Amino acid sequence: MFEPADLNPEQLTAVTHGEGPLLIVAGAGTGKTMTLAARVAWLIGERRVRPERILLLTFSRRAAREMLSRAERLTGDNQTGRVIGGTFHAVANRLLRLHGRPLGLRPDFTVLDQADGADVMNLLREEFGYSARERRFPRKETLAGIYSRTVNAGEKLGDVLKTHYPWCLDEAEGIREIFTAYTARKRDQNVMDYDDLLLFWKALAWAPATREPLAAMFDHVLVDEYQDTNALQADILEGLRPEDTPRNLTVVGDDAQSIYGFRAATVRNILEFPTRFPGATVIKLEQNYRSTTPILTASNAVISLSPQRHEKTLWSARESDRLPVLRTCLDEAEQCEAVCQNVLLHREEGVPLHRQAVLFRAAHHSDLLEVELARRNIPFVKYGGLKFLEAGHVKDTLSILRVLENPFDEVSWFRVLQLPDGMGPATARRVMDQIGVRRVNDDQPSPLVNFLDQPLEVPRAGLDGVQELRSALRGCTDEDVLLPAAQIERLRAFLTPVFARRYDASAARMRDIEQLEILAQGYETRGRFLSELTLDPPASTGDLAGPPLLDEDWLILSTIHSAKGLEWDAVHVIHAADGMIPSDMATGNDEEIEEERRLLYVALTRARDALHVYHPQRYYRRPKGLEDPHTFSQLTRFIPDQVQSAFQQVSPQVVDVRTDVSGLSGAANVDGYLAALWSD
DNA sequence: CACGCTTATATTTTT
DNA sequence: TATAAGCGTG
Repeated sequence: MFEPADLNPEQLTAVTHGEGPLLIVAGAGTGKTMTLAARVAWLIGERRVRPERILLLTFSRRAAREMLSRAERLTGDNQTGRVIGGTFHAVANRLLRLHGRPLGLRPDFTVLDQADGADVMNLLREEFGYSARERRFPRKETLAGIYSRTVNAGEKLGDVLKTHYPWCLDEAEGIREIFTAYTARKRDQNVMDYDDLLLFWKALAWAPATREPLAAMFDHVLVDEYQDTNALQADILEGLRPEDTPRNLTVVGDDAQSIYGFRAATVRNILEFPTRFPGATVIKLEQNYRSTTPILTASNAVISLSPQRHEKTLWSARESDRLPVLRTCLDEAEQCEAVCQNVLLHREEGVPLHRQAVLFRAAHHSDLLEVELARRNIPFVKYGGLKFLEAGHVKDTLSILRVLENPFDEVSWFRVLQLPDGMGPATARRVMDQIGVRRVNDDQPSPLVNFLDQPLEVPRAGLDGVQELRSALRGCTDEDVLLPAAQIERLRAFLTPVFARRYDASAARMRDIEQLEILAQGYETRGRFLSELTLDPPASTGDLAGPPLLDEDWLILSTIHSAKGLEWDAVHVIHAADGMIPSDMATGNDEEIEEERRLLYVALTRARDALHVYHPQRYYRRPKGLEDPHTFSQLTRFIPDQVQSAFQQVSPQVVDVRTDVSGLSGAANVDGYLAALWSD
């Protein structure tokens, strides 16, 4: 039975809201996750809504799991497992495989991530001859970026170029040509990129033939982190909840925490919700249960300088006399030192490492710290910025699986065929022509079968290698190696010499492939494994290492983006310098700068009891010119003088470095030397 | 035409 | 710090 445990009046109103659209504007730390979980529990427990008729859209799969397990604790039975939950993309993937037929989709499409999409762009870029010209043409990543923004924001290509890519304006014609071909090529190859998943879901939700049955699938739709959805996603929701039905749609969000503008997310979705869904109930959650008053005061001070209106006043009942600390450091090395010291200090106070996090703007900002942590034997797990799937050797392996899964996948063939010794782009293209990878009609023989059985015209240099590739592929088509993990295992024999030839440190790369195999062990089918991997890539180094390899306690390192929705007892925000936050890459216009401000706000509001902000004054740069080996930095512009008073300020002059022996090495560090004798 | 070498370049955040 | 483009060699 549902018990409204510990809900405040506003939360209770939200949880027990009946029919019709509901917007919950929930500030940081106001119990948003709990409220949404309780609402799911209430719908199931009190309203007797069948779980499989509830759609819960979250920002990550991790968030969906977290919310459903909380709901489960509230309902006390295991019904919540049947709730349809996940990211927009993951749900689209599932729906389209089941119901995409009327749109002309085959259920066995493969999913391209952004890098894969860029590779297709690159193929076209070469085909159209844009790679060999006097004038430089946008690179594949840029093309993919332009494409995605155009589609997600639903803007005209010309406008997107003007506002976000002005330096590409001259090439608008070529870009248009490539985009047209890109779309056609994807359809021929039976592949979908991230944007297609949303586009086709929208089509499904609006097409006369499918609209009604699709809307009828769900009694309630709930969306978390609504401030980070884009125009396309809002359209999908509107399609799912047609006007003549009870528009049971609950969205939760906070305009002050919108940090995905670069992905075309727009706060307009929140602001316009009541217009789009007339009669919507709006509830504000303003009591922060997470942070102490001083931390909240500092966070509020930062966001209050935003020229945009965030009409909430967060307050907290958690009094404390501990101010957040603004620590000025001489340089990055001293910052590492200070972070380590503070982390250990908090641990002495009883805050375990995994209740502490170090947050930063860009994944590589923690590089130096990671070295220092390793040196001091402080275990950690890093979230965000993991480029596992983008590493060449992982892509090599996955392309083989993809060719097996979808023999019309051009990019994957192009990659696979260049793996053997003596095979380059030109021969790969010729072989692709020979086996008929380009689809011209619907009942074309499988290029994979052709590759395995037909005699091929390949220069002598590549013959042996191609033969090995053939047997490797054939080895994976046997009946007894249907499981994806088993296929990877078989491929290892083929890949080992390939990697040895192509990469340095090939042993480490082979270990990654073993990790990939372990990852694959959870999946019954290859298709499932491949699509889940692109839609929910490993989020942390920990996901790859697997729990058994970790110590019992570990510190969290995370990009601010990946820290969204999470909280820790002690939070360390590093690199609070202009150029880092805001990132130099994101100071082009006011909109971008404001997003960076909200990013800092998100970082600060992750903290429950202790907050440290670090600002290194000096950065050593790689010799750009030959002269200046270092640059001085300014404290982030988001903490100007009037905000600094919310912090306790610590500067390097206050600490006499000379009395601190921990930084010394060799004979001078007597205590360190002695400590090393006891440990281990 | 592949491959190994040198040089230029751009460098964030994520589904 | 990578990776991508450019160039000479076999």
